[in-house]
Amino acid sequence: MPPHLSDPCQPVFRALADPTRRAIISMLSRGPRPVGDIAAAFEMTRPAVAKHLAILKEGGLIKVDIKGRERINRLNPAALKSAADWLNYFDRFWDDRLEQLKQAVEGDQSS
Amino acid sequence: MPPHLSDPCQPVFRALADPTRRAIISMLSRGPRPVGDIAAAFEMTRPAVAKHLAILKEGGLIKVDIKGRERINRLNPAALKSAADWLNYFDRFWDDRLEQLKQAVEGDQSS
DNA sequence: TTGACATGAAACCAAAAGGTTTCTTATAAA
DNA sequence: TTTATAAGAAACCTTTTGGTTTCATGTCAA
Repeated sequence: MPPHLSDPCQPVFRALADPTRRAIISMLSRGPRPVGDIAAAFEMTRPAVAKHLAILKEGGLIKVDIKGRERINRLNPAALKSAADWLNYFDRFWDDRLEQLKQAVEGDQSS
Repeated sequence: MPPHLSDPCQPVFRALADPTRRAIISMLSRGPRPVGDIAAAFEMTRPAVAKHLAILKEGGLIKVDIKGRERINRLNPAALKSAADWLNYFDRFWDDRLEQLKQAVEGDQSS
């Protein structure tokens, strides 16, 4: 793959690609939780969930507070912004197209 | 909790996960192009690009206009909306948290 | 019709992804 | 101190992903 594409939001989009990870994001948006609690809510083992959490950490999407023997995983929603910005650029583009279409339909355009 | 089923934006997030596919989206936002033209802009073979286009089609992100022996790939930015909506929900959540923090810092509430 | 061109399709491959089990370590609690 | 609990880490397995090469098909142009 082209290595010249060093893309800052790549780790974020990568993290978002898996439905389990998006579900974890949803869950953590309702409050921080240790790994064991998260794993209990999914039909997979704790190490599997821990791997998903590691990928989410790589994207900066979660932060960890060590509290005794527990690792409390806390959502960092700000990290979603790079991906949201990327997408919203195209939403604006889409809106522009819509605006052009509207103007065309309303008639009297020059081209 | 774990029903990964009925996740309408999964094909979209899947398509967005690859940097080449995001670059293709960017390119097509500047105008529709046949597969060969797109492949010429990347350091990979045409069949590889065709596979990426297939995944983008699965997410509804591009549409194809058949024109003689050419397949003109056209961006459908509206399909990005489901992913953008998902992300923007958390941006709002992030804003809410920020608002709470601001209010807390400004002081004088009792809890 | 013949040939060139744009593309689809299939077979194949290496690496990454997503999962498991097993083992170790650190802390809490008895 | 002993035992139970929470989690990290390593080894391993299977499927998916991202790429290739090769070949077949349909269409434009001489």
